[in-house]
Amino acid sequence: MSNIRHALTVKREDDFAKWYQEVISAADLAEESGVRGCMVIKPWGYGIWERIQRLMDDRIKAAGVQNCYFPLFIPLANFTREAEHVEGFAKEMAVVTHHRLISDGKGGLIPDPAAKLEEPLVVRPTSETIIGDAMARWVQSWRDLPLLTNQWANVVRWEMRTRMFLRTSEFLWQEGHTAHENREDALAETHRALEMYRACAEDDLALPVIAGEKPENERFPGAVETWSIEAMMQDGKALQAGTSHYLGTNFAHAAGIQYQDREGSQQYCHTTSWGVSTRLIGGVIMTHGDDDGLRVPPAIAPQQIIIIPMLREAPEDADLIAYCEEVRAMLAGQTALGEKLRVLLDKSPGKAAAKRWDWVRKGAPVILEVGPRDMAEGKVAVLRRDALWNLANGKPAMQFVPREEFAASAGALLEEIQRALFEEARARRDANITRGVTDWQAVVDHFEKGGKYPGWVEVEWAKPTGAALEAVVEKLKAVKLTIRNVPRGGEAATGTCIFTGAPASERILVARAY
RNA sequence: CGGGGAGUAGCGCAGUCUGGUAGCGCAUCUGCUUUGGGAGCAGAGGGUCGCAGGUUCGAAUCCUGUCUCCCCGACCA
Repeated sequence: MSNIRHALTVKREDDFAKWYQEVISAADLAEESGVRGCMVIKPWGYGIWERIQRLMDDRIKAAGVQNCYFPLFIPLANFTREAEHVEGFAKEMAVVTHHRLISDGKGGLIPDPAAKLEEPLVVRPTSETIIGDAMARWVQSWRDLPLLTNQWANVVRWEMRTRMFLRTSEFLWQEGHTAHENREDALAETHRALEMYRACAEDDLALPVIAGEKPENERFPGAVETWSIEAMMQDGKALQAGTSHYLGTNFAHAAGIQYQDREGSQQYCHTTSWGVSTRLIGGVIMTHGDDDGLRVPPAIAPQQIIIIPMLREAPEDADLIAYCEEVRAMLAGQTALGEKLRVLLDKSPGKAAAKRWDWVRKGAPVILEVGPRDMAEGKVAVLRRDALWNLANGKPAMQFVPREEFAASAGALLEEIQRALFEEARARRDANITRGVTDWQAVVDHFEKGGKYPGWVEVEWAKPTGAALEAVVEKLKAVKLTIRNVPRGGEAATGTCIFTGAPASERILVARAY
């Protein structure tokens, strides 16, 4: 076992943070840009994002939500209309104050004092306020509701500490914004979006998640309710992978989103917003990555099957490539997970072995190697990325199978890999949630002495509010813990609050988080 | 934003203390040999030493400023 020569230099168990960074560079997902907190997303990483976009966008549209595009710049005044919202975002906003540069006389450029904007423009950190303006124009009557919009966009939040994909100053996301007649309809939409995220995370990204409501202190600024899906990373930490907010009439009041109801009186809309971002890719890395690099679930892999001919810069190469083209043609008619297979014939120059390891690090689900002998025997050498090693001999677990046989089962193989990645992650997640802890000191001990990756703990609490909640948050913070959410559909509480001793009302998940 | 570390070839690093014209490994290119699984030997190419000032006959090296990254904190829908 220990004689395996892994494709990465850092192992997860040795330095998880360093491992994470090595996966990103070794899998060619993204790189530093030289701009504070911003990354360059490279073709393989962006290809994964495009797959996520495609699958999520299909789900969004299937719910009757229509895509729009709103401005990158938001007038500063928009933010002052909703008190909690501006307080939540004020500290991390990038602001445009000038529209022209002039020479500083020393060969450099400075903002032209004469070109100062009357009203500064904020680079959107989220778009509730400007989409609210549009909603106010678009909604007149109850017949205009529900108004269901979404946009795919970039947003900027000036975070103090950034990490590739997990927290970048600029990131890509989708933000759904909807307006409804009443609380019930808006809450239904909030939960529809949450369920959509759960399904996309689990079925497409193979990320097992727990959907639930955020406690009051973790709510989106300006929201009445915030719901999330939480995923467990391989180091046991939690990652908030998507959020869905019920905003009540807070933003409707701020932007004047009103409609005339069936009785002829003016009513404020109840609105929602929900989003997922490129952070999902960070979740995929930390859930499915291993000591050989990334493992991309087939549903979101830009290429699912890589065919690598063992070229020798000799005349026989042409025959080998022709053979590989035939294999590709045989796969062209196949489907997996409801879509045509995505197959790449990698004819790029270079040694086959080097190319194989590049694709292993990138995490292509299936790698086919085809040499002259395989061709003579009508076979292909199949390497499954999710089961890379033959533990008996420490070598890659290649299987030599007739090409017809492989082609006939390729779709099923990819579906099997998709399922296997999910099941592996789910089993790990379930094994690392500790339940039934009723004593606060036991929780502290669990995280302080419970090993390297303590995972999550489920406890019961009395859902304190105000100052009592603040005290709980401080208590948790002292041991670097956070409340993740109150799992949706969880069992009822039966005991006492672990923090206050009062009769408990809910079960919550407590964990360290990204 | 506070504390610590770092920035030298595509990647990983040495050289900086003690100033004297740029070095190693991997990768790349060429040639030969080899080749059913991450090849060997020989040779070659590639760097305004993060950026901007300053000190000096001379700066990767000393001084000042600044940008970016990493770690720990604070912050974080």
